[in-house]
Amino acid sequence: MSSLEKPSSKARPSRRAARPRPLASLGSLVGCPFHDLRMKLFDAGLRPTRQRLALGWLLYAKGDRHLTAEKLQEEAQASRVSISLATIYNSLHQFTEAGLLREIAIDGTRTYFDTNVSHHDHFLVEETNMLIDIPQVAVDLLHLPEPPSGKRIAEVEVIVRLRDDAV
Amino acid sequence: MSSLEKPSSKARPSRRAARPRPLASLGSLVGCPFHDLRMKLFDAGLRPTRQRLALGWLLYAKGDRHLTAEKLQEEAQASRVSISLATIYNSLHQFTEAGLLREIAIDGTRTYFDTNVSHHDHFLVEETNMLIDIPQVAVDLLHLPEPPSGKRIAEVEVIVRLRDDAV
DNA sequence: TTAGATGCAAATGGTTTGCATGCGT
DNA sequence: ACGCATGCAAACCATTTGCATCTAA
Repeated sequence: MSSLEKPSSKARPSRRAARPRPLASLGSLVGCPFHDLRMKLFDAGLRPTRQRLALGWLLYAKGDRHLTAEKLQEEAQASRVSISLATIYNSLHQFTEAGLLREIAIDGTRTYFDTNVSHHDHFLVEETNMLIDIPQVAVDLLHLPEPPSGKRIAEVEVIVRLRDDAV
Repeated sequence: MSSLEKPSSKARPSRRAARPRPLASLGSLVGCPFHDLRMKLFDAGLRPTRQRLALGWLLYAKGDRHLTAEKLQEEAQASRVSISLATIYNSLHQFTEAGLLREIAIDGTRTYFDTNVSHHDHFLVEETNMLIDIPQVAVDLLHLPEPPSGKRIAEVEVIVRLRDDAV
């Protein structure tokens, strides 16, 4: 019975994203990480600017990660690269649109960006707000009811909240 | 590998909640809705103020609902009861602490409060941000991996995102 | 050269808080 | 009366945006 008018906050006009060309060769090629990164950006139609390269480097050089914009900025600063928060957000969203990142909204306030874009779910450690990938949940086993007519299931999100074991 | 320092925003000090007495007779008694509501509040250790009664009435008189604080305020105004947003939030959180509501964080910005506190999951209609209860998902069928040692699973959240069927 | 990218500061929008006043017991 | 409740306005905080300034191509 409840409803929300606003198509609202989800329709991000993606600010100044270049015509995101229909990403081509995002596949196999695993060679020089520098080259890979430039390639990713190129495929996404994003210019390889200093900032984007730095961010990409921070994001992908350390395996799968879950980062907030703020954390990313801290890391950038630690690497002696100063990037404005606005640009961080821009890049993060552009990367997301290009399929290089996955956005995860967890507890209402923070937005995480996951470098692992394959389908997987998460443990959320409530005490620390840390996210942990759940490798192969059998979400497929979920027997979901039919969606309302006219709608199709776009995605199934599973978040398993963890708390300290009351030993 | 990622981590977040802040124990952060989740530890709400519940502002001015009265000693939430360990709710007693929240059970069976289904009689006069007015009486029930006062009872709920009493069991929660909350004084039956005009505002809380009005909110409770709006919340529980129409079956299961998913509301945002803002929506609730609109409804209150439509019912000629003016309640400040601050009080709405206070009450919503107090109700939640008392187990009368369930808080649902969906897309990063909005917080919904669900009057159905039994375990169930949701469809989220992306176009309208409307939430729909999923009656009996067999979440139990999920074969989840062991949580990291020292942690226990506190809750499993399943949100099924729906999009317009591309007919 | 020029479309796109960046940075800063200001604006947003949901939510929370300080504090003086109101009200249920 | 006493102490929790309430309302208002200001504070917060993550995120977004306007605009002038750069920069990759």
